Amino acid sequence: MSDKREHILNVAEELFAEKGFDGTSVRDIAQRAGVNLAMISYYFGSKEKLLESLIELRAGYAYGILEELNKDETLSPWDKVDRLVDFYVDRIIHNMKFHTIMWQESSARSEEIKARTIGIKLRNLEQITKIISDGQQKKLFRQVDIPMTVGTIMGTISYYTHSKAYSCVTLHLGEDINDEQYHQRLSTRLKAHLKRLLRAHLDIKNESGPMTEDPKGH
Amino acid sequence: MSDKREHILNVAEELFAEKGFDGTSVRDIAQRAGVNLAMISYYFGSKEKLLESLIELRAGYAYGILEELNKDETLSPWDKVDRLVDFYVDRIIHNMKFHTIMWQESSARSEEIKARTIGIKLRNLEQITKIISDGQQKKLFRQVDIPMTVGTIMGTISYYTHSKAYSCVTLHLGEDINDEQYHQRLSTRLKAHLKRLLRAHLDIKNESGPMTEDPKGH
DNA sequence: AAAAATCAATTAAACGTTTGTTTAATTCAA
DNA sequence: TTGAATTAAACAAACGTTTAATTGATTTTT
Repeated sequence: MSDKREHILNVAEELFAEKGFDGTSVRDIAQRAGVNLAMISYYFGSKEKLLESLIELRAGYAYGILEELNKDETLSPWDKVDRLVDFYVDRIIHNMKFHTIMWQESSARSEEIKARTIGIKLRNLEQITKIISDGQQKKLFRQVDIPMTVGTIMGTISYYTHSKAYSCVTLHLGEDINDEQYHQRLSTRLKAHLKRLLRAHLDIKNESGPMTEDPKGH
Repeated sequence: MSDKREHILNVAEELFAEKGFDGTSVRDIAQRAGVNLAMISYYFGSKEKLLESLIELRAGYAYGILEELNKDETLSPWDKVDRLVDFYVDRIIHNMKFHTIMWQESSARSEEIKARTIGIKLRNLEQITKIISDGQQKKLFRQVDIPMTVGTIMGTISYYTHSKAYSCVTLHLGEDINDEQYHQRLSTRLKAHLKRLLRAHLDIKNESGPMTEDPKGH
């Protein structure tokens, strides 16, 4: 792919994440990319196809890693869960802009793009399901609700990568912290929380609803 | 408030949730609401102020409930967590369209609206923090990361209320299930999962990272 | 009680911008 | 000399908003 084409895609990603797809004009993209307006139609055909090209570029790059992780027989299910958390937190934080776009657009855009984003989500679900159900078969994990657990992992990360302003206030970071530091701190905090959460949630030793006051539940 | 004004707000909420704020034109709203185009400027001043009116209408209706829950001395922290989950799941699912808008627009829109949505989130955080830290003081809950735990609750719900198509596939509901049944099933499943998750996550008896294979952690 | 005045509600039409896209001419390296 | 890359200009359509005229019920005046 030509340098210029890729540069346009990077700029578009930035703007879509900032202002949304509909909130970004083709002229915005052309101006920030420093190219002529007509070049965008020339390269991509249309604004919508530009977004599809961006999804194409970003989406299909990391599934090999998850599959490898799944096949690795030397790792225990607990190890795999920890690596899974590391993987998703790093992945989403590193591609925060793209992830913001996917999240924003999955509910609004064309059927073509909707189907793509759901497909991506389903592949994620599939891989994580394998890991958890493996741990269940080995009597290490409880019979938790797997799709909901996946929603918890992805939802927690998304909740905190969605709004830097909110994150900075609640995590007591300065509002004008630089992006690298912000990513680093958020990443550490998310990973620690999710690993601790999942250990408690999955561990078969915590079976039958441990209640300090009211052991039979409510 | 006049019937017509409220009707326009309902229609706008519907469209904003479907197509986003920027993806919805004032003419779209006027047409679906069956009113003249100029009435929207007449009632609200502008499209942006219409959104602010919508936030005004929907946002400030439920904080009394949370504060009451917090003050109730007869409930144990465990009871409060359960009620909290019921409350948020019901609230978000019942106002799914509005919540979708808040989520979409919090990262993109004007400073005015951004500040509003962050303010709402912070008030939520404040109330939940009280409940959890109360449980911690009473030695029932672990010293979990409270803001992250709040992110888990809200993020999990948001993840599943954001895309009906994805929810229907993963939860094995028919794609053309009616909205009421869809809400009911999703609600039940989310509540059960979150309560179970939080019991394991918060219970002080699960302290010190329970690991079946590797008790010292990784 | 009838007529006149008042004012909010409603309308069709038009406003000036901005939108995504296309055209037709030009540049520039192969 | 060929053909892709690049440009400025123009396109029609859609955008949010405003205008000026009209309706219709309520209030005031005669």
